[in-house]
Amino acid sequence: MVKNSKIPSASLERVALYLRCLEEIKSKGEIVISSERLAILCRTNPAQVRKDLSYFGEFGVRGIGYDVDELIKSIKRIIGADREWRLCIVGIGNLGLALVGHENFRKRGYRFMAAFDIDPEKYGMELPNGIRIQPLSEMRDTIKRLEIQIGLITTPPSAAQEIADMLGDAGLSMILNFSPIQLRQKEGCIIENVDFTVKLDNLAYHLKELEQDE
Amino acid sequence: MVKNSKIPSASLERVALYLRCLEEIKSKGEIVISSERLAILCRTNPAQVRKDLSYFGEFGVRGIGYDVDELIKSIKRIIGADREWRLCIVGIGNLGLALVGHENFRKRGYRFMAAFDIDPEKYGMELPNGIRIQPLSEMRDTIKRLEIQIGLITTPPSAAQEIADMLGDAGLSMILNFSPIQLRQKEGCIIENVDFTVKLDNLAYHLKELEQDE
DNA sequence: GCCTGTGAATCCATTCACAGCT
DNA sequence: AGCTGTGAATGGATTCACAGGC
Repeated sequence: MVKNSKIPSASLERVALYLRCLEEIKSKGEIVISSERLAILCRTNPAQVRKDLSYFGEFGVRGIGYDVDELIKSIKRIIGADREWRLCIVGIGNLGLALVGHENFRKRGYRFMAAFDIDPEKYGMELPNGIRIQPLSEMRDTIKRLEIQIGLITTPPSAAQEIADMLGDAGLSMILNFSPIQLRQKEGCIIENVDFTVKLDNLAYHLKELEQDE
Repeated sequence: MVKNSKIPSASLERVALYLRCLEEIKSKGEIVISSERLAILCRTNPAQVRKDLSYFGEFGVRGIGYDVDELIKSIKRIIGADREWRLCIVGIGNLGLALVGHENFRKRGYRFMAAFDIDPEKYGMELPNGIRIQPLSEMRDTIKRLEIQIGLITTPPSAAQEIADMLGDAGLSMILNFSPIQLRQKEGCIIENVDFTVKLDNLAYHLKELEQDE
C-alpha cells in the first residue's frame, strides 16, 4: 500500500468504498444516511465510518446523519474523483480489453487515452472506446502529448518490469500493475499491484483450514 | 480481509507473494536465499520476512539462509498451493474470458471446471480451456457433481449479489468477487473482493496530493 | 562473521465511550 | 432522543535488537 501524509491508507481505501455505496443509496432516492447504515452496507462498523470521514473534515450533522448527496460530493473532492484522470494501458490481451471496456472506469472519471502493445499485428487496431493500439516506440511521445497521468500494465509478467521502466522514463509517476509479479519501482514512481491469485491463495488457505477442522 | 486463526492475515498474504518470488529465484538457479534478499525482492524488510515465516515453522538455517527449493515446498504446503483447487466462474464477458485464459491460475493449481452465463446465446460456447458455458440453472448440480470449491463472480454489478446467493445456496463457501460492489455474505460463506477501481482511486488521491505540493 | 528466530518495543488501526450539537 | 466527532483505550502488525546456531 502507498504510504503518505497523515491519513491512514486503510481509511482512504475504505472511503472509496463508501462512495460506491453512497451512489447506490442515492440512486434509491435516500436523502440522509447514518454512519450505522453506511457501515452495514460497507461491512464495517459505525465508529470506523465516522473516524474515517473525520480525517477529512466534518460532513455530518449531529442528531441527524449525513446528507447523501453532499457526502458524495465531499468524498469525490477528497479522493480526486471529481475530475478526470487520463490513463494509458500497455498489453492488449484479454485482460487489457476487459479493462478498457469496463464501464466503471469511465463512470468514475478514468479515461483510457492510449493503448500500447508489442505485437505489430495489433498496431492500428481500434478498441471499443475508439482509441487505437500503438507501438511501444510511440509511448513516450503519446504520454507527454496527451498528458497521461496513470499507466496500467496488463502484459505477461516477463515483460512487466521493462514496461514499468519505460513508463517511468516517459514521466509517469503512477502505475497500476496487473501482472502477477512484484515490480521494482524507481524514485518518484508509485506502483500499485492488483494480484488476484494472492486473493485466491487466501481462500484456498482458509478452505484447507476448514477441511482440517472437520 | 478474511480473519481467522492465530496467524495475521497480512502475513498470509505476503507469504503467497514470497512464493511467487521464490519460484522466480529458483528458475534463475539460486539455491539459497537470505531473508534480506527475499525482502528486497518482495519490497518488504528482512524482519518481516522472518517473522512471517516463523508463524508457520522454522525453515531457515542460522548463518546460512533458506534453501530455496525447500522453502517453496514448505510454503506451498502451508498455503495449500500443493494441491488442486476446482473453480467455477459466473459471467463470461471480457474479464471472465481473461481469467479463464490466464496462465497463472493453472500454474498455481487452480482449475476452471465450469463456466456459467445468463445469456442463452452463449450456452455451449467452448472456452480456450475446453469447458463449455452452461446456463445458471445447471449451477447447483454442476458444482456438486464436479466438487467445485471456489466460485468467481465476473458479472455486471447488478447481478452480482444474486449470483453470490446462488453460489452460496449451491454449497460453495468461498467466493472471489470481481464485480465492483460490496456483497452481503451469508453465514459460512467467505467472500473476497478484487476491486481495481479502489486501487485507482488511491493512485489518483496521491497524484492530487503530489500536484498540490508543488 | 553471518543469518535465523523471537520476545520486547513501537507503531498504526480499530473500537469504545462520551461530550456536544440538533 | 438521536447521531456525529473525537480523545482515550485496546488490539494488531511491524520493527528492533539480540540470543543462538552454523
